[in-house]
Amino acid sequence: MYQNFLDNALMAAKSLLGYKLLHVTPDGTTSGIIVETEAYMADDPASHTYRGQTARNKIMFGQPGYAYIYFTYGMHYCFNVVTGSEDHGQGVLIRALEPLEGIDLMKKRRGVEEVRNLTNGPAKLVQAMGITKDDYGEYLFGGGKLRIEPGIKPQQISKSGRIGIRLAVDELYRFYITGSPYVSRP
DNA sequence: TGAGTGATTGACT
DNA sequence: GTCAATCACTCAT
Repeated sequence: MYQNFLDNALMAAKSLLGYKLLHVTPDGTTSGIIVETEAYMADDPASHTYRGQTARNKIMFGQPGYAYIYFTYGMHYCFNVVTGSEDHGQGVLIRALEPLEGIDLMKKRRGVEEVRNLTNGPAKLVQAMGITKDDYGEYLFGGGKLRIEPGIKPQQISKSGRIGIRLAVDELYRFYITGSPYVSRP
């Protein structure tokens, strides 16, 4: 039922804004509204899939709607939603959330008190939600422990160049909810 | 602004 | 098989 906008990473990046990301763990349940995303296309020099399929990114070449989680900079995980039909290698990076449920648990996991600093960055939200590489390949639109559900309807969406990468930063592949205090950068 | 950190990758024996 | 460059980040200066 969500497959329509998962056909294309750009559409998915835009459409996922306002959706709720929910993670059920033994410690408790955390959830948040997606307020910032980035699209990664198959022919994108900045994408992990640009140089073709590897052991790490093979989930990106599979069915859309699955979780692609990767480890980088020696200490950070990031969370992506796979999009595009099979063999396309597209995905959407979730860059920021607005915390909803389990805020105390997020504070405990992150070790900070300010709610605004819990999830305003791709690696931060992964830590706050308790997402690990064990969640790699989870289907997000079923009833799994890690899932995406309909949330709010964004008032206004902005787009901009991407952040934190070296290549193709001029492409307007970053989307965020205008005015949200929880985006990683205004 | 820059150091820290380790998995991943591609170029080499 | 080994080795070094790279990396879609964060936090403390």
